[in-house]
Amino acid sequence: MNIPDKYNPLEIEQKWYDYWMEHNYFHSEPNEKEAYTIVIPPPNVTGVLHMGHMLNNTIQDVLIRRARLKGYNACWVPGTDHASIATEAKVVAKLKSEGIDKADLSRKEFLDHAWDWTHKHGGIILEQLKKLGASCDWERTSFTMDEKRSESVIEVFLDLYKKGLIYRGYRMVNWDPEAQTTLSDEEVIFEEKPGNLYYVNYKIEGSNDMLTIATTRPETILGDTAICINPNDERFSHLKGKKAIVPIANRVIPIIEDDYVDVEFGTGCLKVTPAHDQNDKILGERHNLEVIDIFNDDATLNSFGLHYQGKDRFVVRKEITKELEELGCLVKVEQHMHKVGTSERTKAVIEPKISAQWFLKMEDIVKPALKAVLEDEEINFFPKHYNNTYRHWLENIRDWNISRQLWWGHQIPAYFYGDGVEDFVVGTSKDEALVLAKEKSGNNSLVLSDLKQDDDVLDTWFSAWLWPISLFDGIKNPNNKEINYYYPTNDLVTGPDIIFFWVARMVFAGYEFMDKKPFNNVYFTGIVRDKQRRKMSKSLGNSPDPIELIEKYGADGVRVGMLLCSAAGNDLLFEEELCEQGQKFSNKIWNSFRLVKGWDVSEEIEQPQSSKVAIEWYQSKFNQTLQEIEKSFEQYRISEALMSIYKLVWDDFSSWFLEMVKPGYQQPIDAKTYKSVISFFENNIKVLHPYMPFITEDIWHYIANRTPEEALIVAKYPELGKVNQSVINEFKVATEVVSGIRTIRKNKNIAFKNKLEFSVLNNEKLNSNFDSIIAKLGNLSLVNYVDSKVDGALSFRVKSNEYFIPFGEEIDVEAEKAKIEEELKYNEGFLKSVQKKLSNERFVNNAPVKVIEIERKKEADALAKIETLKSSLASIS
RNA sequence: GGGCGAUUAGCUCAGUUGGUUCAGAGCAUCUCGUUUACACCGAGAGGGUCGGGGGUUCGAAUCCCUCAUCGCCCACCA
Repeated sequence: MNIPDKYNPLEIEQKWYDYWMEHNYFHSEPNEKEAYTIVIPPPNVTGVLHMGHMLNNTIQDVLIRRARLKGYNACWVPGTDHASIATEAKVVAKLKSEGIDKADLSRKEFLDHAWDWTHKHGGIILEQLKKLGASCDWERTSFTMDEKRSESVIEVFLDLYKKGLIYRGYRMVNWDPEAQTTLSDEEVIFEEKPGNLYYVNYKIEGSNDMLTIATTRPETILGDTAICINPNDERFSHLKGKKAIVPIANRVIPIIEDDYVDVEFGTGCLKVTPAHDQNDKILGERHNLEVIDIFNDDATLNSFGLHYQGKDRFVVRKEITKELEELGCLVKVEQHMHKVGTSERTKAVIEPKISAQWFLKMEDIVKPALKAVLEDEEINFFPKHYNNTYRHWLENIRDWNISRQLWWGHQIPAYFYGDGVEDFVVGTSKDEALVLAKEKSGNNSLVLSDLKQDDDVLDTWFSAWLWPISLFDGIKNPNNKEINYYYPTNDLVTGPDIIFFWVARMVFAGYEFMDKKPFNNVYFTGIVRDKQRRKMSKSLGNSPDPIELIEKYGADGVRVGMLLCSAAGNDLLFEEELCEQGQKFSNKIWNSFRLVKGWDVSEEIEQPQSSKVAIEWYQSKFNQTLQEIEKSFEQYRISEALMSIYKLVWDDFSSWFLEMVKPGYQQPIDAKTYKSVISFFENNIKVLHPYMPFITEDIWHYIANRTPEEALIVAKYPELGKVNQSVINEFKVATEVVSGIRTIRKNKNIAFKNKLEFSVLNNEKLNSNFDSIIAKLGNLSLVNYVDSKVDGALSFRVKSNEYFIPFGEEIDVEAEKAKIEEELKYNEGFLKSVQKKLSNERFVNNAPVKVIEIERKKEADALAKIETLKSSLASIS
C-alpha cells in the first residue's frame, strides 16, 4: 500500500469517523464486561460549539477511548439541554425581529415557534462534536425535554411533593424584569458597580423637625412603610414612637427601632421598603409593616408610583432625585460602590420581589451529599480543593426556587381549582388532578374546566439534575437493566462554574432517587482564556471558531493543542500555535511511519548488535513511560500524560530508537528488528489513540490489513511490562557520549559524513553494550579502548571516563586546557560542598543512612572525575 | 467582610512524605546544518537568588510566621 507523502487530516478524519460509525463501535449495550460510563454535560440545544466545549469534550473522549481500549464496556451518552431561559430569550428575540410580540401569542403558539427553532438549530452542536472525533453513543442521544426525560421530571416533582419537600411559598425571590421570571440564587451574579448614596430628608409628623436617611434607591421611597433607627443610638432617641412623612407620597409611616441598623453607616437612619429589599422584608415581618409593591413585572412603576406610573425604575431614579431636590428634601449625593445583582442570562439588574413560587426544601436533601464527598470520599473532586467550595455552599444552602415564569420548559404539574392559597392539587394529568381536587375541596361538582394548570415551568436544572439517572430511565423504570449496569457513572467532566447549578444537585438527586452517588469522580476543567488571560467569549471576539481550527490543523492537532495547555486545575491560556504544535506532531508521527514503511526487509541478514541493544532499551523506556501515564491518569493529569507520550514518540522513538535501528542507505533491515519496530509502533499508536484517534487509526490500517474487529479503536491497550532500569541508565550514558561527539563535530565543523576514530579511557569500567550504538550515531569507524591518554586528540568526559577523537589539524592546546580547567573548577566546588556536608557530624548523625550513602557516592564520583581531569591537564601541558 | 488557591526560565507549567548533579519539561529565543522519514526537520547553546523578609532543621522550592501581588468563590450593610 502506498502512503501519501503528506498527512492530510481532512480526508482521513471523515473517512475514519464514518468507518467507526458504520461498525457501531461507539454503541454500548449492557454485557458481561465492566461498564465505564460518562454522561455528557448537555450543551444548550440551540448552542454552537465553543472552545470550552472543545476542551471538555476532548477530555471526555480521551477518557472514553482509553477505557474502551482497556477493555471496558465504554458508554458515553450525548444529549442536549433545553436551557429554558436562554432558549426562550433567543426565541423571543427572534420573534421580535419578525415583529411578533410574545405577549400576543398563546402559550401553544409560542411553544410551536420554540420547537421550530429547536428543530432548526438543535443538534448542530452534536454534529460539530463528531468533527472533533467524539465517540459518543449517538443512538442514546437525549434531550432534557424529550418524552422520557419530561416524564421523569414530572414523576420526581410529584414524588418530592408527596414527601413534603416541595412546597409553595410566598416570599422574596430574585426577579429578572427582562425575562420576567424569577431566578434561583445561583443565577444571580453580583457585580460591583459605582452608584450613588442619596441623603434624603423626611419630615417628622407634627413638627418641623427633619430626619435624614441614606439610600441607594430613591425611587423606592414610594414604597416606604417605615423608618428604622437603632434603639441604642442616642442621636435619635427623641424620635422614638414618632412618625415620619414620606416625601412626594406624603404618607405617614412609623419610626421603628431595630438592632439591625448599623449606627456607623450612612446617617444611622434607614428607610424600610419591605416589598423591595430582602432585609427590609425581614424588618417588615418583625414589625408587622405594610408591604407596598411599586413595580410592575417589567420594573416600571405601577399606580403606587403616582405620577411616575409607567416609567422605568432607572428613569424614575433620576427624575425623583430631581423632584426631591426641588422639594428641598435632597441633602446630598455621595458616590458609592455597591454590589448589584444581575441576571446570569439577561444581565438585567435583579429586582427583589415578593411572590408565590415553588420551592424545594434543601435541609435534608443535602445531608447525604455532604457526607459522600467530605466524609466518605465516595465521590472525588479533581482538583480536590473544590471540596471546600462545595461544603460551603451546601452548609449555607437555602431552599431552591424551582419555578420560572417561562413557557419553554416542563410545565409544573399543579392545578388550581379556586382562588385560595391552598386551592391546588398536584398530579400527572388533568384527569388525575380533578379526582384529587374533588377530594381536597370536598366539592364533587368540580369539572375539568374548573382546573387551571400552573402557567409556570420548572428551572432547567430541575431536569438536568436527573441526567445521569433519567438517561437510563432510572426514574420511571427503576431497577431496569440499563440503570443497574451503567449507574453510577464513572467520571464527570465539567466546569467549576456549574458546581452548584448542576454537580451538587446531581449528587442530591443521586442519593434521593437512587440511594447511590451519580458518579465516582468529577474532573473540573479550567476556563479557556486567551493569551492575555481574558475569558474567551463571543462578545470579545477573542474566541477562535473550533470548526475552523479543525479544518486548519486537523482534529487530532486541535485536540493535542487543546490538551497541551490544560494543566490540571488551572485555567488554560489557549493560542492557535498550540494547535500548530499538535499538527506538527501528527506530521512527525506520519513521517516516522513513512520511514519504517519504506524499509526493505530481509530474512537473510543477521540482527546487528546495535539493534538488539536498542530494542532492549526501547522496550524498557516504553514500559517506563506507560507507568508514568498510568500515574498521571490516576490524578487526571491528562496534559502530563500527553506530554509523556509526546516525548516518548518524538524523542525516544523517532530521534533515538529509529536512528539506532535504521539500516544503511539502500540496505534492507533484518526481519527480527523490523518485527520489533512494528510492534513498538503499534504500541505507540495504541497509547496515542485516545488523544489522536484519527491518525492512529489510519496508520493502524496501513501497518496491516485489519478486519473491522481488529480496528484500533477496539484494540487492546498495551500491558504494563518490566522496566530494566540498568539498561535505561546505560543508555543515558551512551546518549551523553553521543552528545559529546556531536558537540565536538559542531565546534570543529566536522561534517557528519566524515567517519571519526574514537578512543575510550574506561575508568568507569562501563560495559560495552552500547558501543555499537555510539559508533552508529556518532559515525565512528570504531570504538577503541585505551589504557592511557591519546595525544593530539580532542577530548571530553562523561563521568570519570575520557573520550578522545584524533584531530587532523593542530589542536588548540590552550582551548582544551581552559575547557578542562573549567570542568575541574566546577567539580572541585561540588566536591567541597559534598565533603562539607559529610564532615558535619550532625548531618552524619541525623540524616538517614540512604542519604549519607548517596552523599558518599557523590564524593567518590567527584573524586574520580577530578582525578581524570587532573591527569588530562598534566598530559596536555 | 469571610474563605480558598496561587506566585519556580521570556511564556505555560512539573517538582510525590524536606535529602540523588534538584532547580526541571514543553514552547519561544540564539547558533549551525541540503546526513538518503520529516526544514511542519535535525544537532547544539543560552536562560531562574524558586515573589520579599524572617524562622525551624545537619539540610528548605518543599515546613512555620509575616509582608506584597494576583486570581477564584461566597456574603442582605441601606
